[in-house]
Amino acid sequence: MNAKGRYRTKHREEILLFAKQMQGKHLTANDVCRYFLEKGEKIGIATVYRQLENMVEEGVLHKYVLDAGTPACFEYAEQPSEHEMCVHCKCTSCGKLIHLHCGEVAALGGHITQAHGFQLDTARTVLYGTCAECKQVAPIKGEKKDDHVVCKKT
Amino acid sequence: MNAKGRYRTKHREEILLFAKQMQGKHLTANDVCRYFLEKGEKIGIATVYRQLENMVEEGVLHKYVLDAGTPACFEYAEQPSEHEMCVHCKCTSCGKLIHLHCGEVAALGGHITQAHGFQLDTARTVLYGTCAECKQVAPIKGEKKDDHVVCKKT
DNA sequence: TTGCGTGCAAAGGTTTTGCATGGCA
DNA sequence: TGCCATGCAAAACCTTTGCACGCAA
Repeated sequence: MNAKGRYRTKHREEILLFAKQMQGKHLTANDVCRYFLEKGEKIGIATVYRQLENMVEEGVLHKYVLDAGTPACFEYAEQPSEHEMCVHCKCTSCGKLIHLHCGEVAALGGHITQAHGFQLDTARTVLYGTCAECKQVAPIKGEKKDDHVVCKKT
Repeated sequence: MNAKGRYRTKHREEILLFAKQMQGKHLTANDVCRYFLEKGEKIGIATVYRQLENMVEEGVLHKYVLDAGTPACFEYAEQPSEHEMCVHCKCTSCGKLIHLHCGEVAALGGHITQAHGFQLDTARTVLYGTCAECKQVAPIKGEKKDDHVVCKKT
């Protein structure tokens, strides 16, 4: 039993292993279920959600809500150095999720903390915008301002 | 009929008016319904969603998804100057949504665009973290790293 | 033996969709 | 007259919850 009064069960270990394997990528509750199925085992979706929630609470995983109606994304929590924090950028056009290791973001975090009293948690924050590729094939430029091609799950 | 081939209906006008009135605050689909009810009128929830979606597509409103299972927030789209863009900070502890007008954010946007090719859309981005007040009453400091008091809708 | 973990099914909430009707242009 | 907008109900979807049973410690 760990610090949080949690048992060390097979499911827990396997989900954690899977998350570690996928480090740098994000996974949904469904992905976990599929992973178990592909191994010939099976697991209830409720259990998956409960375990994922536990791990988020323990700081082992991070959770991102990208869009309404879209399943939440979980990701193994790396422990980045102060100087190179990890942020996520999501392209609103193609839906791509980009990992960014960028000192400037940490700098912004510092500024916001000092000037505005708000302590930024880069691990939970998703920056929205348009990725390089989508910018090139962007809709008719210089005509209307709403260049955010609304794109649902891809 | 406007540029997008949309009719100018009473509902549309009233929702837009309401959104303008609430400028700087955020509203949900339910808020809109309540607004109509309080005026003695009524409107179908489906209509509200359809209109809100239209307006987001047109760039008139912005949409934020703060948490899974939580209703999406819409907000009248101000047209901020380049130098003073508006970002939202959400406290993961108390759920408060803070508006920030901060040049540093614009600067970060510029950096990310140049260095990483990703064009940040501050209007759609929500920064997560801990607000000044919650930081003071924060859980046991310097013990465990998971100081993100998971707090559901308040 | 105690209490967390699990599975199943059901419920919860938000959002979308189908279809017939109403209203703008 | 042609389309878009609307209302209603039903559906879809992700997620949570209740309960009985299994399993770790």
